[in-house]
Amino acid sequence: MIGQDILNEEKLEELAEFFKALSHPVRLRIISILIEGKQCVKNLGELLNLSQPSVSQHLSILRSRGIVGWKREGSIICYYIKDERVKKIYNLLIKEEENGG
Amino acid sequence: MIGQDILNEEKLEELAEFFKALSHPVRLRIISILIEGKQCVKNLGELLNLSQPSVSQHLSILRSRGIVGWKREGSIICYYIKDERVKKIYNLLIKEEENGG
DNA sequence: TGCGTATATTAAATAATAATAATTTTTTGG
DNA sequence: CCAAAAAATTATTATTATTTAATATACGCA
Repeated sequence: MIGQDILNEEKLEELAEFFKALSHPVRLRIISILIEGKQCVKNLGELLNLSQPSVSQHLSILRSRGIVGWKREGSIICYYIKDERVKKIYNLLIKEEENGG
Repeated sequence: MIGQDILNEEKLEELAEFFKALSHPVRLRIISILIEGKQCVKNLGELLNLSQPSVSQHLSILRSRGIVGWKREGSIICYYIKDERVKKIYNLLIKEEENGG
C-alpha cells in the first residue's frame, strides 16, 4: 500500500510530535541560538527578551521531545542541540535559502 | 547578535506555521502519499480510512500554507506536493533513516 | 433542468497549547 | 545553616486546534 511501508502509526505520531515542538517562533529562535553554540537558560532569556519561566517552559518541550540536551555547569544549566535531525533541517531550510537554494 | 541575522520575526512566524502544518499524523500520511504521486480527495479518504470532510479539512490546512497544490481534472480534484521543502525534509527524515542515516 | 458524485465549508463541542504569575527546587558561598 | 541566584514546576486563564456532524457548492450527464 502506498506510503505505508515506511511510516507506521507510531512513527507518524513521533514525527508529528517532533514537528509540533518546532511549531513555535520562540522555540525556533531558541534552536537557532543553540545551533550557534550551547547557552544557559539565563542567557537565552536575555537574548529572547523573555521571562525565565517562559524560557524554561519552551525548553522543557524541546527537552521532552529529545531535541535539546542539557548539562549542569556549576550553578547554571547549559542547553545544546541533541537531535541531529534539527541541524539538518536548519541547514536545509535556512542556510541553503541564503544562497537561493 | 546571535541567530538573528537570518531569522527575522516574520520569517520565524512563517517557519512555525510551516511546521505546524506538518504536526499532525494524518497530514504527514497525506504528504507521504502525495510524495509518491498526485491523488484525488476520494482516494486519499479511502487510503486514510477517513471521512471526506475530514480529509478536506486537512488538505485545506496544507493548501493554505502552500504545501500542496491542486488541479481539477474533470469531476475530481487532484492534490500534489507543491512546496519542495517538504520533499527535502521527507528525504532527510524518512528515506535516509532507512539506510541508518 | 434535475440527479448523483466529488469536494468544500460551517458549526458546535472538546481537547490541547500558550501566556502569565506565583511557587518551589537546587546550588553556591558566607 | 542561611540567603541569593538559577532554573523548574504549578496553577490559572485565554487562545487555538481537533473532531464530528451537518450543510453547501461545483461539475457531468441524462
